[in-house]
Amino acid sequence: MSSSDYDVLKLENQFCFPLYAVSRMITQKYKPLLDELGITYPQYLVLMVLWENDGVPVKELSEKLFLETNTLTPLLKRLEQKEIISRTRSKEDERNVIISLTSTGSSLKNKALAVPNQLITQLDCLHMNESEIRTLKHILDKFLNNNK
Amino acid sequence: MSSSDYDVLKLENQFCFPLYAVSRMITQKYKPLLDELGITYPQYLVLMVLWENDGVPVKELSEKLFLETNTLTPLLKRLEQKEIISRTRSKEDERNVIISLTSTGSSLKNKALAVPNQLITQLDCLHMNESEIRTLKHILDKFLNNNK
DNA sequence: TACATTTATATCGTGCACGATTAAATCTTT
DNA sequence: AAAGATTTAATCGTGCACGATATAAATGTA
Repeated sequence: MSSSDYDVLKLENQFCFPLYAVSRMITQKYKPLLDELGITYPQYLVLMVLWENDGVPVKELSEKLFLETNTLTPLLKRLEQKEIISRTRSKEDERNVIISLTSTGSSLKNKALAVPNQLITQLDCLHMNESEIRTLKHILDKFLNNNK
Repeated sequence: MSSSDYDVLKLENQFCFPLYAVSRMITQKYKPLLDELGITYPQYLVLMVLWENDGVPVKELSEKLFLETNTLTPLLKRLEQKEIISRTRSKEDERNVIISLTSTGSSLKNKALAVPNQLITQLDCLHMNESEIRTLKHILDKFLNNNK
């Protein structure tokens, strides 16, 4: 066994790399499921926020999803073009753009109900067991909460 | 406490979302450190492979980093423009493009030595403790190994 | 030797991500 | 109420990601 100062630069010793790789891998598993709904994964995240609480300003989406407005604005325009959401300036404070579900967007929620279980099946194929997933989620959630 | 079928669609019940959000958050922590080297995070990953084993075909980078050639080809061209790597067709099998470090690319390794510790400081600021990081890494690595 | 198949990259198009900057509305302070 | 600061989105430019397709070299096979 050999070791050197350079070992810290080995891919296998990186912590962020598996996080980055697994994140992309799972997003790919979502793809065929979300294709059925005609949306992408980041768009799905936006809709999950709206399905829970409709009519929120871009700012709130930004805070909840940890995405900047320069990412959200074009994404929201694409959702608007698909007539899944609408964007309107708030009357009270014209700086705010309020994002609301259209009837199409609302009814997508029922189609989306199948997605979480389908994804679990996908993860199962990837040999992720439920206890490991819970552990990961617990640590990552704690981390996110510490930094919002 | 209330609960419904729709709870599976709440952001807080998603497993992939924190993975996705934390991954981006850490990549952002790398940014100022890698700016010093004039490279991006995905470019840093490529260089880590090369620093360990110089002169590899694109295919090998693709397998190790779980990135497709349509992502790697333009990224490698940018590294080539910065004269950090060179791209040459293999004589034995002209299908292979061999990626090699230039002297600039090799010497970047010494500058990069400081990065891992600087990042740990950043993560510390984000209240990630070492034991949690080890646990995350262990589970994610196992997952990656199961799927290569 | 032809011809199909496989393998390794490259190209194209779309959609994120995000730093930096801009613009407009609102708030604060005087 | 005017001047300056803050807040909220949008715009711009660059660099990933990745599905689909194309191309060229190598290999397999009849």
